[in-house]
Amino acid sequence: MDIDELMRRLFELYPDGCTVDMREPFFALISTVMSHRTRDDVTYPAAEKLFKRFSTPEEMAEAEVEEIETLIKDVGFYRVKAGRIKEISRILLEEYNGRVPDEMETLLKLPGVGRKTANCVLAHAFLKEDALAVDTHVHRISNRLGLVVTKNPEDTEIELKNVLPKKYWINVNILLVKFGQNVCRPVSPRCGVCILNDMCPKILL
DNA sequence: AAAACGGGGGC
DNA sequence: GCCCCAGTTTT
Repeated sequence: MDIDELMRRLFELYPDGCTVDMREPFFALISTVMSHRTRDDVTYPAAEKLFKRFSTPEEMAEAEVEEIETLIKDVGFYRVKAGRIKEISRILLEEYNGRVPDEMETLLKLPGVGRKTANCVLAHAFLKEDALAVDTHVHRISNRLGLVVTKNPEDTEIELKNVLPKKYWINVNILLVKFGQNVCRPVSPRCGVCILNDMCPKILL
């Protein structure tokens, strides 16, 4: 498997990154919490609308939770997420001087933040080179391509780090989310329009 | 280990 | 109208 060629094709297919500014830690954290079990084309507009109204932990912590709910009502689990967003903002203010922590162990203490979300923040906002965010898309596609043979995203994170050059870790998540949504879908993958057929051991056509 | 959270979008 | 979705928490 030529990993460099694989990634080159994905970069060529999806040259644009995320419309939310993931280099801003607070935006990266909140938008990633919003993205749980929700498509990115639904998540991004809602996140942009939310950040236009409340753009800092201070503003978000003082906001009425009902207004946060209204702003993000298009995403799934929006009531739970609105509560988490407000609580996360309060904790950032009270515990971390209004800053987003840049350590896995600390991020995991925040409500609604698991390993995948923490890795997204570490990779995209803090440019941590040892962070690789593995969601269901990365897990599924890495297995279909034969890059790894794993049962769960946790094992995929470990195994994929042994196979994928470090320089790709920061981007592979966003690329495979788009690819997984448009082509290598969970059910009925569109192998007929896939540009990776010659590399894939699981062509369904 | 499995259920629960949930509105939007594709078909 | 039915099925699935950038996970995490709770049972």
